Amino acid sequence: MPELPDVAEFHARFDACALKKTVRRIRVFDERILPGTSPQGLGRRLKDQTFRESARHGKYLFARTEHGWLVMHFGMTGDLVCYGKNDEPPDHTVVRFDFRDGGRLAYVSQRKIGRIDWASDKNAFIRDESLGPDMLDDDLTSDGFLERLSDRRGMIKSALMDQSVVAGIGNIWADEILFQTGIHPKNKCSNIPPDDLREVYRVARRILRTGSRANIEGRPLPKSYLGPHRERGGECPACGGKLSHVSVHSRTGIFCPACQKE
DNA sequence: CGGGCCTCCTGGTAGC
DNA sequence: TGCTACCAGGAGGCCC
Repeated sequence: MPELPDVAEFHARFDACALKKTVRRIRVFDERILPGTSPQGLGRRLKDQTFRESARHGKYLFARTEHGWLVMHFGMTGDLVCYGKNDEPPDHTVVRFDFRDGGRLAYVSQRKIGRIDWASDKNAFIRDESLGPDMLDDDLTSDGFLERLSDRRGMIKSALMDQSVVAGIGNIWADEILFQTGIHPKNKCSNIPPDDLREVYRVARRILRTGSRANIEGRPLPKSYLGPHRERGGECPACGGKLSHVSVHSRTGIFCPACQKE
């Protein structure tokens, strides 16, 4: 599930139920989610610590205590769920954070592809992981976006999904961005006119904001979006034609062959 | 560098 | 009903 708009939703949920709260203890139900640390190590770092600040960068969520940063990545099936100490824990809870006030936060991952880690410095972590700027970063300008795509020789969809180019876009939202800009996913970056790439920048930022807001407020996406029409046999919300599949970056993409010419 | 494929996992579902 | 193959909103590693 988790691309930028989903992680933005988790971010809001984290703030509502974990920010400014003090950890009483954590429970880890599957260590494979902690490749860089251990349940004991993470527990020691978090016990009796208060989450002072949170941040999202691309598909990563960060939370700071006095000692450093908790790092969460959600893979394909991750989720963050708030609940109370008397509530049933959600299925597939991998890590549980218990707070002093009785509240609980569950990091949920059905397929356990995803990770929780620890970093002494958020920006160093972003640098070490070679993450590009967040697609919604205030400092990312249209010129900056063009600059990052300028030396790309491959397909536009691959570039958008490459977290070292810009962070936050995955398969679903790359399809959405290309649909709304009328660009075929297999088009080469180098064949797309700069003005069209500026349009990609504008559209991407607009729809990622819209998607984030819709998720946070629990509203569906606009019906004019490709997203709600992804299911098999779906029809293009713009022209009513049949949507097609295309494999790029080893992922199944959806596009409208009439609206997005190669 | 870029593309394609495999891998880590688990579970839902289409198809027989 | 039961079984299997395949797929899935991520991403690193490997080969060509």
